[in-house]
Amino acid sequence: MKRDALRPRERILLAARALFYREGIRAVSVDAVAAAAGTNKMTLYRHFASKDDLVVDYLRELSARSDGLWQRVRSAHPDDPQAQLRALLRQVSRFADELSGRGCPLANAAVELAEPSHPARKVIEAHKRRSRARLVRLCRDAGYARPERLADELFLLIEGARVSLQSVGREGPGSRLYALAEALLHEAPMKAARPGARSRAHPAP
Amino acid sequence: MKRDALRPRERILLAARALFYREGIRAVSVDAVAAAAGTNKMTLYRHFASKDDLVVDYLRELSARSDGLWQRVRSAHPDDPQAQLRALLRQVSRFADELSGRGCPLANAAVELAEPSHPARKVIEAHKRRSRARLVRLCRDAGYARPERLADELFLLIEGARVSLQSVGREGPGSRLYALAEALLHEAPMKAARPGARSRAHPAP
DNA sequence: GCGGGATGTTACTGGGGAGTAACATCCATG
DNA sequence: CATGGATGTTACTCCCCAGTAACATCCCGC
Repeated sequence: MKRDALRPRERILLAARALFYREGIRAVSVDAVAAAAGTNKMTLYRHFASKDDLVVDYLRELSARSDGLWQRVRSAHPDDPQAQLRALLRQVSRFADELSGRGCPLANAAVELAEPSHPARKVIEAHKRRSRARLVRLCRDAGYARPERLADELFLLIEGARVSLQSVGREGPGSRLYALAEALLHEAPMKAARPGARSRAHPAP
Repeated sequence: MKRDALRPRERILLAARALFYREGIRAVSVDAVAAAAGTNKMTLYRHFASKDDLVVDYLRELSARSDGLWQRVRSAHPDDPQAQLRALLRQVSRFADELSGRGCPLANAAVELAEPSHPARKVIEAHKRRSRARLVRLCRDAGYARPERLADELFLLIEGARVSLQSVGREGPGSRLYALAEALLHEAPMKAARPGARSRAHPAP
């Protein structure tokens, strides 16, 4: 069933991920994606009804990969939301710093596909909402006094770092994401300590 | 000399600003810009050597408008960097919240024009560097103990808010920019107080 | 009024990209 | 080995877009 270790559909999605991310969605033709996948346009259109369809699947896959990251972080530090939060920030900032500085592919897609009716928008919106909700929950579980506010700060810091890497590059504030986020965590007040919860700076009065 | 209150070049730049911002640069044809400007492609090409040229001028103009905002803020609160900082944040967050939620046009352009050699990249990079440097200076003048760190936090918060408005919309953390930034300012430690400088929370020990 | 520079109009070229049709080929399964 | 579904190949249509050419028109300053 698999001639080339991977079936065309998977190779196409792989190529789309590389090209759409690095060069932008509108800048990459369907032909280019098919060629990079070692196949051709015809086969591509047998698996995806249109370019928009391919884009939607490309974004869905990215969203799923992000889910996987969250899950790995969770299972790497079970019952330790503080460690989960740190690990997550470490991953995100490392990811943001290496991957050719092209920021978040979902956010980039939102910039490129401005039409409100574009099918990709639903995927992007759902993903970002979920990310934020997870962040809030994680901050709450980690025992912070104002989880929504802290989560929003972190969320904007992360989004800002990823987008600003594309304009100011590595020398800009984007590459300092982890240090900045860590400082915020360190200084954020915790909820009134319960037995078993480790207290931190600025304990509630 | 002016038939229509504005000469074609100005009308074209005006139309470009509206269209490129709202729909994206790659999504808008030169024809569409010319038509929206009440003129035609031929006249457009008599004023701009190419679409890339028009894009560069479009971005330059935006950068200049931003300079104007900084200047207005400065002269509205002379010798009061604290007030300048607040006014700036208020302007930016208000701007971010209304203008159709399409974020920062310079940052968007960086997403759309990924090729490192694109002439627009220089304009974008220079603009963002200048913005950050001005923020650092303003934070320093306002008497904060760690101006670079505070400025980077604010910078990423702003960039994050603008980009996230495009994916999560008004209900997301982007619309809370001013409150979040203000809280950061309120809690940031000041430098050792000099006579005349107003002391704030977390004074140096 | 008249000349000339700026602007408008039309039509064109060249190129590329989305999507499709018809046919050839492969290859696993029976 | 035969068959059928998946894949490859080629060539095509349609459309849009960047950029240009040639000519018509306007309108300001003289």
